[in-house]
Amino acid sequence: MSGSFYDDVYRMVKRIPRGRVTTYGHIAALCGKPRAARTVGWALHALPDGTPVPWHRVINASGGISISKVGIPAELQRALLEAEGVEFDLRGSVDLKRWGWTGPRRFARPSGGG
DNA sequence: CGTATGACGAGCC
DNA sequence: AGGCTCGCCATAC
Repeated sequence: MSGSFYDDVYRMVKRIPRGRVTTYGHIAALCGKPRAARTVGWALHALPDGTPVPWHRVINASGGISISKVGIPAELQRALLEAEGVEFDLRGSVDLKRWGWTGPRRFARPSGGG
């Protein structure tokens, strides 16, 4: 099932539905390593350009984008999310309470819908 | 095998 | 309520 932790991450990230986002720590936790949040980002960092992994649906626990430090323009990730219907805050952050994906087996979502 | 790196996370003041 | 520091884990060399 899991060749490497990276594969686990990719598998989980690919499970993120459209129009939703999640955090590195969450992906790590779903993989069994709630403390490997950094490694999750490190795994996504190893993704190529034409990757089938929706890496843009992964953000930090603060609802912000931290890719601007890797060379990737945060605008890109933001644009990709906005293209899916995700809304951003005036600070450029996403409300995990509204767009936060809890997991593949969680259908219960805080009302709100909007 | 050990050192260094890094798209994070939570705690402290 | 916000900024800074340490810890954590896996990968690469």
